[in-house]
Amino acid sequence: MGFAARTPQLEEILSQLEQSDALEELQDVIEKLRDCFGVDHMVYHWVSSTGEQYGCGTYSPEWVQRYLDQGYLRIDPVVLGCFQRFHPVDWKRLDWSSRAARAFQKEALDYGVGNQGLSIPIRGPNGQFALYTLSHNCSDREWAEFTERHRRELILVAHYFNQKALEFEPGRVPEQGQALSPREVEAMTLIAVGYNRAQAAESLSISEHTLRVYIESARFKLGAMNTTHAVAKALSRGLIVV
Amino acid sequence: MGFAARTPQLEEILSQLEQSDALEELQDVIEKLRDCFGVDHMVYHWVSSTGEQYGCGTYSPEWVQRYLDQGYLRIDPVVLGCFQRFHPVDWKRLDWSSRAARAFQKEALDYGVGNQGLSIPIRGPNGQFALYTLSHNCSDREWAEFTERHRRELILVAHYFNQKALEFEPGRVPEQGQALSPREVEAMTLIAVGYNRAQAAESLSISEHTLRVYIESARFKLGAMNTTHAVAKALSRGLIVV
DNA sequence: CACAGCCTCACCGTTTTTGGGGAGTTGGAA
DNA sequence: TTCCAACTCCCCAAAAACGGTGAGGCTGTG
Repeated sequence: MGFAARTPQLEEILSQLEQSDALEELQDVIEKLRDCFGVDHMVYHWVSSTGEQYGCGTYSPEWVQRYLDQGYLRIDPVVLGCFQRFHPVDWKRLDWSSRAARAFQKEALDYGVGNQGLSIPIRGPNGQFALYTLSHNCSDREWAEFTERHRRELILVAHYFNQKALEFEPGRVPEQGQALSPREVEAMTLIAVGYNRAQAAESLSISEHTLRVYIESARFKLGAMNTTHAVAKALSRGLIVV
Repeated sequence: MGFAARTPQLEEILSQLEQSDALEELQDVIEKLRDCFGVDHMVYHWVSSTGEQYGCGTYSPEWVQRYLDQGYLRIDPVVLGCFQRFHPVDWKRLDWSSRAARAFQKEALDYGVGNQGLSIPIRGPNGQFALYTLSHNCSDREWAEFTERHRRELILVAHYFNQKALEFEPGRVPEQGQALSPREVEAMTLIAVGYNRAQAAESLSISEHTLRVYIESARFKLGAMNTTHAVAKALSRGLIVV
C-alpha cells in the first residue's frame, strides 16, 4: 500500500468538493464518495457550536428523523466514543454494553444501518465537532481489510469535508473588537487560570487596584458584562490561551 | 499531482512513528521527517488541556527555552491564529500587526526560525490542541509551491503524529471522565455568556440556589478554584461552547 | 433492591468583586 | 511638541459570589 492510493476518481470528487459553494452540494458529493468507496452508507454529521446538528449522508430519512426526534445524539455510542478519541474508530471497538446502547444498535440495524462502521472524529475551532462515518454490511475480516486499505484517504476526506462545512457555518462572523494590551492579556490569563485578583496582582507585581483597571479595561474592550464573561470571550476569540 | 504522493521514504518514517513506544523517539522521527521534506525546521508543539506544553522539533534549544521562559505561547501569532482556524495556515496569512507580534517575529528570525512557515492545527479530545509546523527560508513562490505540493501528506503526518503523542499523554486518565451533567452544562454556558446567577437561574426557570449547586458541582468536577476558572476550563476542554 | 448520580430547594455569614470616583508617570505616534 | 494610550496607584460603598450544611424526589445501573 502506498502512502495513499492514487485514485483519479476520488481526486475528481474532492475537486468538486473544494469547488462547491453551497451546503446542498455536499449531499451530492457524499453520495459520490460512497459509491467511490463502495460502501452502503456514508454520513457527515456536524454538531455545531450552538448544539444544533447538521448532517448529510445516505441514511434513510426515517432513521435520521428518528435519530433527531429521540435525541439519540446523547446515547449513540459512536458519538460518545468518538468524542473521547482522536483516531478513526471502528464501531466494534466501542462500548455497546449499556442497555440503551444495545437497543439503539438494534434499532439502527432495523433502519438499514450497516453492521460494520468506521467513524472519524473531527474537531474544529470553537468546540466544533463532527463525525465522518462509513457503514457497511459485511464480515469483520472484509471490513478490517477495507478500513486498513483506505484509512489514510478517509482521514483526508474527512478533513476536506469538514473544511468545506466550516466555510458554510452560519453566524461565524469574526467579531473583531480591539485587541487587548499586553498587560491586559497577562491579567486576563491569570484570572482565567483561577487566580483571584489579589493573587494575580501579586503574580504581576502590581497592586490589586491596578490589576483591577486591566480587567475592567479588558471587560470594556470585549463588551463583556462581567469578568467571567470577559474571560470566556477572550478565550473564544483566542486572545488569551490557557 | 496524485491524491497524495507515493513516497516510500515517507512511508518508512511513518512506519517508525507508528511503532515508536516512547516520547523520545518522536524527536528522531521528526528530524527524519524534516530531512524527508527538505525543510529547515519541523516542530510538533502540544498544549495540553491543563496548560502544560510539550514539543519536539528542530528549533535550536535556545529558542525553545526562550519561547518557554518568555511565555511566547500567549503572544505567538502562529498559535493564536491557528487556534481560530481549521486548515493549514501559512504564516504570511496571520496577523503580525501588533507590536509584540513584530518583536516576536524579529526575535524568532534571529534565533534561526525560517521566514516562511506553515502550521497545521490539530485538535484532540478534552480540548487538546497541538501544532505541527514547518519552517523554511525561501521565497514566497517557492514556499507556495512546496506547501501546495505537500499539503495532503502534511495533514496526514500531522494526524499521525498527534495520534502518537496522545498515546503518550501523561495524566490522561485523571482528566477524563469528569463530564458535566446536562444541567451543569446549561448553567455554565449561561454564566459564560455573561449572565449572573440570578439571570441564569431565571433563564433556566430554577431557583438561584439550585443554579448555584450546579456551578459549584461543575467547579468541583473541573477542579477549578472559582467560577471564572471553571468556565475557562470548561471552555478549554470543549465541555461548553459560547 | 440498594446505591449512585442528578435535579431541586433553603439559610447562614464571610469574602470577593464591582462600579463609581480621581491622579500621576511613561513612551511612542502625529 | 503635543497627545494619546498604556501603566501605575488609591478610596469607598453596594452588589455579587462563596462556602458550608442540610434535605427530598427521581432515574438508571449493578
